[in-house]
Amino acid sequence: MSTAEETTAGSGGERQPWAEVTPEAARRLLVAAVDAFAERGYHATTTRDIAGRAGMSPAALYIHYKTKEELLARISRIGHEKALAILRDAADGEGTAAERLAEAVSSFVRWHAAQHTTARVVQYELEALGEDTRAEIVGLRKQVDAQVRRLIQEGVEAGEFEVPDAQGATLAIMSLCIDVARWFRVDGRWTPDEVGALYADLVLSMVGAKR
Amino acid sequence: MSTAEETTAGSGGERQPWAEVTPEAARRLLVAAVDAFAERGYHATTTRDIAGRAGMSPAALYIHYKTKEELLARISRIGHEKALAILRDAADGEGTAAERLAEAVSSFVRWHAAQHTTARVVQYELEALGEDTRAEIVGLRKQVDAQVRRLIQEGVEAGEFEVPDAQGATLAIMSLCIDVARWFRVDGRWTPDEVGALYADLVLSMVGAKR
DNA sequence: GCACACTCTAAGCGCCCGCTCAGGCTCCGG
DNA sequence: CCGGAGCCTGAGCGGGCGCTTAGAGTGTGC
Repeated sequence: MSTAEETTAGSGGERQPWAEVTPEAARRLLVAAVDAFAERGYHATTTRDIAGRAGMSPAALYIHYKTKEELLARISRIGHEKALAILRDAADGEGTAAERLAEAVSSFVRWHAAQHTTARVVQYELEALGEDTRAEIVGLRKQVDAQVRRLIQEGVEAGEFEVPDAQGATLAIMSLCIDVARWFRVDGRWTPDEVGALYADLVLSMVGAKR
Repeated sequence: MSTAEETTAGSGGERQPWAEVTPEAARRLLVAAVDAFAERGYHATTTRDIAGRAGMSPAALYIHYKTKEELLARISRIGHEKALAILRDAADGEGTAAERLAEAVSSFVRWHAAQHTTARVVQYELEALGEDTRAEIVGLRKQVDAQVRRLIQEGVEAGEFEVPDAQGATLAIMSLCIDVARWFRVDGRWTPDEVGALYADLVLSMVGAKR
């Protein structure tokens, strides 16, 4: 796992966000769908709108995807895998638990801010997925949660953190990070880097890290 | 403002949630709409579904509401006013800034957990509102934010809190509380009271309150 | 006892949805 | 030069959508 494409790191942007989607027309449709779903929501988006944004006729969509829902499924799957890779890289890195937690939170938040259109679809359109896909995605989300959970437990065991309820802290931290996708605006007060740094700091306070 | 109905306090539940909506048939429709919007989202909910849940024919809806959107508007307005009242009561209460912030967060979170169906519609279906209503609701949200912002500033001025970025902290706290509506499940690990207490504690850590 | 307002239903209008299908390009191996 | 695969379009299907309309049942004031 853990794709080899994010070596540039730095600000959470990816060099080639949907490079794994081919052919090019299928990628164009998928990118159009991400924009439309993020703007209006899955149910309020029409297949005609998606095809239009990609510069194609409505029928072209069905050459590359069986249904509108399959588009959402592919977006959700790729997005969750990306989110998991980001957290795993940080959690498996070097340094104290506090350093790794700070890195995990700041890079996870940077991604949610910089790719907030994608993240909005990935995090808030789960309910629109079919049963099978949803079950699969829920599995991925549990793995995502487990990374943060593990980091907190390591910190507690090492005596770096002071947390009365590890599961509650995990939940709150994930919730805080994910919700960035809802409120982040590109023309707002903060850059993705700034939000990442701010949030890493707040999270260290939440787990009572010695400073 | 600040309705006189929540004197029972305790667990964040209201005795008569939609008492201000009359006649009774209009209230039944509104409650049905809240359930449906929360379950499936505004755009995926049909007027036939709402009417059916309320035990009426599809046409009955249009006797009490001009459009489907007006239903959402009334839900959103009443919900935001309730949220504002909860925060204002806590912020205007007695005690240190830390005590009032803890009370504000725990009661705000209790409401988001106990009334999570309502809160989900109120917090996550803003984009479906028409332009005029949305502008009005955005105004209410600014007032909600201002309550928390004020509490944090008071705590900083009194030397109770240590916050590098007051606006950032306000945003993060609001985000944390609001997102409860997304993940809270009645059959989950926590009761509304427990989440309220947990979150009040975490928020006090975030603002560096002396303990 | 009757006119009227209020509340509701059965039926259905016009529209746009997700999706299909027959056919036409273009490119490539032989 | 031909045949077939891959990609795309125009036209349109069945159906469900938000909402309207005509009219029936019920309660109230006078």
